[in-house]
Amino acid sequence: MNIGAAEQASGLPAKTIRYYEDIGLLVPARRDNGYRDYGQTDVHKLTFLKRARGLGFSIEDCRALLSLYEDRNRASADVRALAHTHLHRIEAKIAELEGLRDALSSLVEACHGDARPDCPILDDLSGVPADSH
Amino acid sequence: MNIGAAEQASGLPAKTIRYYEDIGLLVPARRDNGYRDYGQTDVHKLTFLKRARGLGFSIEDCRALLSLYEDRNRASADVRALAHTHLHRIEAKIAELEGLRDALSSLVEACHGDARPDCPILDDLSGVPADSH
DNA sequence: CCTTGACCTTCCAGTCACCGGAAGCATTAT
DNA sequence: ATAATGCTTCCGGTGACTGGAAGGTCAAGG
Repeated sequence: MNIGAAEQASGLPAKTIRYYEDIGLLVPARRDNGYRDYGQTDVHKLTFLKRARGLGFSIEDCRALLSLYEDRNRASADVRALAHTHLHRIEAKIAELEGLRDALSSLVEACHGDARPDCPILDDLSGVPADSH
Repeated sequence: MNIGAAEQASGLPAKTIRYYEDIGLLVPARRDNGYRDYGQTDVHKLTFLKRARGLGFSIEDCRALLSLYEDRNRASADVRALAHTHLHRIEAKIAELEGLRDALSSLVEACHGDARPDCPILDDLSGVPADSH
């Protein structure tokens, strides 16, 4: 099938599919006219990639996952380790964002938000120590 | 003061400070020898930028915050609105990551993680419907 | 006075994971 | 025969920097 059909079948934009070929993630066959030719296995892999990317795995993670996917003899522990590492990254990111949210949220609450020029948000950003009452 | 001193004083790498000049965020004076010359106000603004970036504000947010910071007559409501929008973005990102975390976490838990080749993580990624027991 | 070394300058390229668009073939529909 | 898609490659841009090369400037030591 042509790249357009692969796009329909996998849900990945053609641009992205070509990009994945550029970086050697999924290199399809070519027809005589130079068109890319995707088979059923390729579409499966594209769908696989779409899901993995949707779960936030990096391209390099995906490369590893794909090769594990292709390896009929791999241990599930290998996959689990990768997913586990990624889970930790996600949790760390969540914790970081929650810290930001709390800091920002207390600033927003402290700011009366009217037409007066004094603003605790700018005060904090410019280094004025916060009122500790 | 030279850029090295500004780096010390603000905590921002010299590379970043030059970049901020490139994009017109903070353009310092120049000495006769071509060296950048940062004053006390510049250092304040650099510190301001470092804090705002640390809170996850984008460069364009920072540009707006800086101009509000410089405007003695601005209303605190303007700043609050910007911070509020950013707070919502952060909260949305947290919610998204929590969704990812939950999805990934249940996959990791479902995977026995031993030497056997069957693995629910890869099954899910490749589109095999999960067991619904 | 000369050299060494630290510090400064500009510019170019790379990061990550694509997206947009242009110029030019191939195929399909009318 | 022509027009409209669809495909190809290549170039450039995104955000927010970071690294490095090539070269100018400055302060200290011999």
